[in-house]
Amino acid sequence: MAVRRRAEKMEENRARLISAARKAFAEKGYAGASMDELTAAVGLTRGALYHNFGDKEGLLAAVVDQIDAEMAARAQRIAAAAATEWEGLLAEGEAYIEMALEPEVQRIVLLDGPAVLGDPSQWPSQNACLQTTRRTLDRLIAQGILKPVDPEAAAWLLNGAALNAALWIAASPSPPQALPKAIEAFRHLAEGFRAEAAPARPV
Amino acid sequence: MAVRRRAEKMEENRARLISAARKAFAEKGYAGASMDELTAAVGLTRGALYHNFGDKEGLLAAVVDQIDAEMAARAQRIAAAAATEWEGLLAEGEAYIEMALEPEVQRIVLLDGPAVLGDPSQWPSQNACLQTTRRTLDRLIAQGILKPVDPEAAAWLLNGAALNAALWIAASPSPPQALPKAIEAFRHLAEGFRAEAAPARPV
DNA sequence: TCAACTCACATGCACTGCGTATGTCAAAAT
DNA sequence: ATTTTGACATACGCAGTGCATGTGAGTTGA
Repeated sequence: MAVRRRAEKMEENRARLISAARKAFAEKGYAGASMDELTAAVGLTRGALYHNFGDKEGLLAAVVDQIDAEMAARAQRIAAAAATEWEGLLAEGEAYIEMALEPEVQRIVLLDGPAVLGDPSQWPSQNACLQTTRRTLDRLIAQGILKPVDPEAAAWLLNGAALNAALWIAASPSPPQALPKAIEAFRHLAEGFRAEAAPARPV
Repeated sequence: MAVRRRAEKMEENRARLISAARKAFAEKGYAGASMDELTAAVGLTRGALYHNFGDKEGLLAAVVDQIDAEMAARAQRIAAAAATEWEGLLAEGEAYIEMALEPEVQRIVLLDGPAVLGDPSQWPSQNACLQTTRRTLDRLIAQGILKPVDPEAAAWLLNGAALNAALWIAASPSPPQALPKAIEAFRHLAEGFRAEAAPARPV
């Protein structure tokens, strides 16, 4: 047990670098984060970084991948806990809005990620969040609960709306008051996807 | 007329720098654009740039401001030409989707802009696009055509959905096929904001 | 009309930061 | 035990930003 395999140590170093990067990128932004500082913070040098991730961009990709996976897992749990699949979709969207309020998510995944790595759908991670939403939509459309829209397009629109809602909330003078407004508006929007005879009683 | 005032020349140089920046930022991205190259392309040096715009970020802000104003003006014209205010709102959203397909808009306003300048609502320009959408929503809500949602939140959600739709289209394997799907999904979504007894006939 | 001044812009420099080429040393392989 | 591998450190080159300083055309006042 005192024996440390090379592979073990390397994996731990990767994890430490990613962890440090999450903090640095969140606090100073991608461009403002220095690789020297970042690596030194965990007792390494840039050598380790370029060996493990290729370049600065590769490190960001790994960080985004990790956060994205965490978000998708959380959203999926929340959606699964809902009473109906339809409520699950709404809950999922609300969960994204709330998660996107965390500075780490907002700065890294919403702002710097797309700017540096380009379009999320082409990220190596394939964007777990979008996949999750898409599968939910697939099921709801198959059951006739939603109108037969293109599920991929719908997933993008919904996620885009949710994430932009978070940006609006974060920038608003009073986020705690803005959050419920955004969620209410989101529920109305989503209602637009529902198949014809939805009960029109207020949300 | 052959007399060139200093102020005239300076304004022209500002315009030339902004124009060159639009091209450079669109082609190479904000980070990849060199201020030396950019200024040399219009026969100036970095001195002119820092004198006029303060820093690289200031130049980007000026560029974003200009493009944003152009987009808002165009969207407003399109919305005004629609038969009804409701159709105007839809046309406005579709116009944003189409405009966001242009590389210049996508790269500069949607990707680099938010990442570098931070949240759009705090840009000096105050984001003319959002203001335009917001005013349209204000009118529609006042007329009872839309549900009484928070107009600011709704504007953000709609614009966010439209702009993300554009990112999806641009990344899709066949943009010409994706565009109508995105527009159809957008119309359905917007329907969710409509006051209760909307005619449920297909869009 | 001419001198003094202003200011838009150019020039040179200092600093920071990325990426790469090369070195090193412990762990695995034979 | 020797060789080899590979994870990481070190040193360097290069590019880019921003500032401090220079300069000359255009403007102003007498």
